[in-house]
Amino acid sequence: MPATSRTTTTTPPTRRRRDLSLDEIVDRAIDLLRDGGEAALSMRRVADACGVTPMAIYHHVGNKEGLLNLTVDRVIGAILPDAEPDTPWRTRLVEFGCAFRRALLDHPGVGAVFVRRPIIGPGFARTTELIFETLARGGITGAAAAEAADAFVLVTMGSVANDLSRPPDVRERLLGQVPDAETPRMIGQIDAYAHRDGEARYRRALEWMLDGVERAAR
Amino acid sequence: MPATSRTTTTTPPTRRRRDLSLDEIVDRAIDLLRDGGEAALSMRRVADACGVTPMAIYHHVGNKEGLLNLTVDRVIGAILPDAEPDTPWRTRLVEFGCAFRRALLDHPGVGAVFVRRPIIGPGFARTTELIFETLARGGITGAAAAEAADAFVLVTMGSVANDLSRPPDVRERLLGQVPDAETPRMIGQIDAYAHRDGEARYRRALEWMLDGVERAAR
DNA sequence: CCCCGATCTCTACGCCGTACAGTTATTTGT
DNA sequence: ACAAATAACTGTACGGCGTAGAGATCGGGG
Repeated sequence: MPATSRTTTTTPPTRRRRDLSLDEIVDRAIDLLRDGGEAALSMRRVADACGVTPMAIYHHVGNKEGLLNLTVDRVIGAILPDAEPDTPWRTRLVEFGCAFRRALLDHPGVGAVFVRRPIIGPGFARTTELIFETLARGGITGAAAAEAADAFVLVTMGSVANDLSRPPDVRERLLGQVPDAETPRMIGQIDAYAHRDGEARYRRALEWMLDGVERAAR
Repeated sequence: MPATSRTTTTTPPTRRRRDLSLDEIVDRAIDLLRDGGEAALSMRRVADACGVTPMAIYHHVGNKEGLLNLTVDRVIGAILPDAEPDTPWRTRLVEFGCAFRRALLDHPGVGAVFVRRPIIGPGFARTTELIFETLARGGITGAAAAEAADAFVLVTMGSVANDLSRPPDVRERLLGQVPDAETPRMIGQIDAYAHRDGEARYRRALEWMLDGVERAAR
């Protein structure tokens, strides 16, 4: 059929869309990461979710690693601190840390990516600023602040990693790896150790750490 | 050539070997992980390194996840504590933690796998026992010991995750993500923050944490 | 009106994990 | 001693992956 009306805007066999945006791509990537974990995120699936060909994504992100960075950084940047200006600095830090922890753990895959490799974008930069600002409210500045920020990030990442590594059946899996006689103390502690309230563990560890921060800052 | 000497042990066109062992497979996997990071570990490459067909591996490990678990657990299990019986418990814990940290960070990929998902094998079980045993030397037992072990693991995993996320160029990458005016405090701290001695950071954080452990245990 | 650059599609390549079906070497039962 | 069972391995194939490269199609500026 070569000679019929060519002027009508009949949609050609493959539709074309001009409005695919980076934001939409990242949104769909977050969906996939939340619903199916890290393994569910593939360029082809993101493209499908956007109603687009896989290669279309590459006009907006470079490669998969770039998309992963954007995705995780956006989740991080979306975590908002308590806005009350007179919340004590320790409370503010602890609550922000808990929110951070929860945001990462609520998106299976996001946390896994975060603890594994450098995610440095605007979200992370702003988060770092927020930590220093909160420490400054407590009078912690200079070298002490860098040490405190280090410790805070370390404990928070550790908690995320720890919870990612602690499956519901830790107890059963820990027992039986080795003859019971070789791990008597572990067996005695197994119930306390397998306890699954990760946030309580995080709060306790963070409070201890902040005690150290305060003592070091005099 | 059907009628010639069949009794001689001439190797048939495709060699068959009866000596492929799980240990060899795991050894080769560790090599790949150390030399090329997590991305370098594929079933096909492990098979190549063993001089064997990819599918041969599956007679020993089930699937790739199983192989990864075995591999990481072996690295963990190979970390040996100070054998001196009269080393103070805190020193012993700190030194063991440093060895643990180093072992994971010296094998790019092993650490990345460890902080991301459950690795529970004999190596991990024995490590857990070792921690409880060392704490007991310091008189920390019962519920306090479970809390202390939690905190120790948390800080240690956090340090590994932290170092994996801190590329050589953190400084440059952190700056420029956001207008400088939005992150004045971060900019003031950037040199201290980008400092790269991960072990020093780990030791400081761990000491603070152990202070908390001791105070909590009275 | 035409051309240009941005945006998107199509096709293809090489790698991946692994299912399934042989093939052979060793062990076991008699 | 020999057949049958089993364990250890090979070969082939499938579907999915990231992405390179070469068009196609379109809005907008000369």
